[in-house]
Amino acid sequence: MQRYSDILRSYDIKPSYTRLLIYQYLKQEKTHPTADEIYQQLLNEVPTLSKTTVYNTLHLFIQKHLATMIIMDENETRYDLISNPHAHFKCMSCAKIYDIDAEAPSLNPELFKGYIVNDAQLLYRGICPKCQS
Amino acid sequence: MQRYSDILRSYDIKPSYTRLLIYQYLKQEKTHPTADEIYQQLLNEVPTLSKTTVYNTLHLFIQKHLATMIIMDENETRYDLISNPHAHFKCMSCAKIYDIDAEAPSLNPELFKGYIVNDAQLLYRGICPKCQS
DNA sequence: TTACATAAATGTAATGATTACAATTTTGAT
DNA sequence: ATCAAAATTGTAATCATTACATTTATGTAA
Ligand SMILES: [Mn+2]
Ligand SMILES: [Mn+2]
Ligand SMILES: [Zn+2]
Ligand SMILES: [Zn+2]
Repeated sequence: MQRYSDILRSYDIKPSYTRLLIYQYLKQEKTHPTADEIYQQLLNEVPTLSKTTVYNTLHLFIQKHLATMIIMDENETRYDLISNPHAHFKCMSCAKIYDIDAEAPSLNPELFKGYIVNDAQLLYRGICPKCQS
Repeated sequence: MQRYSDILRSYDIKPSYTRLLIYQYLKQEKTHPTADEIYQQLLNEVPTLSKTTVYNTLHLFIQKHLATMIIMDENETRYDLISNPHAHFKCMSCAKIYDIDAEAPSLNPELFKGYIVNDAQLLYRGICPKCQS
């Protein structure tokens, strides 16, 4: 937990209790949760938690480049800590999102001539192994 | 227009007037419009048009694999006709979405062992050439 | 400790894109 | 002209997210 505080501080985020909990949740459960899933889970530990706080914290994490949004479906924004570049696979059957060890193709300077690229996302959809049988 | 009818029919879509208009709009303006943008534009030609019809039609196009959704931001679903695979670049300044002639990396059978992949999307964000000066 | 300014968290109401659904209109065959 | 099916429409509901005002916690100076 002390280590988590230091990580938050290194991103210029004051490590309040709620922020530590949300960071810890994203770090340990690698499930790309929605804001509501985070809220429902942490409600067990912090019964006074407000959903607005969850949103505020996630937006702060994003602004400080600690987290990122994964938007694969309407009205289902998911959140992921920023780490080494990886792709996402969403199973259309169980709705789970898997990490895939693939990277967006290195930017061909010809194609991106004149563009400034800040972010790249690589998304796949289909059926996961567990949902086949 | 006759040609457009035939295209719709080849996708098992009865070419009603509204459907032709929406198809034509997607085909000619290559702007990746939102449902509301389509609605507002076509309202000039069909004053009785209903937004529900726009949604119905877009969902039909998607179901028949004639169109696809591009979801790059919350509450801003955009639509694109399916054509040769290409990537999308969204300018964070002018919000325009550009087509980029890049393709999602061919699926490494090792990484996708056991997965069935139906769809791949490659998304970039940044600043477009016009918005730099 | 107390006072006070600032930051963090909360609760409630508003927003707005999308959907549900029932009603109406159009289409096309008989 | 009749009638069933398909297409379109209008309105209300849904629900994730945001706005905003209020309350609570934190930290520092007197
Ligand atoms: Mn991930
Ligand atoms: Mn496109
Ligand atoms: Zn699955
Ligand atoms: Zn631009």
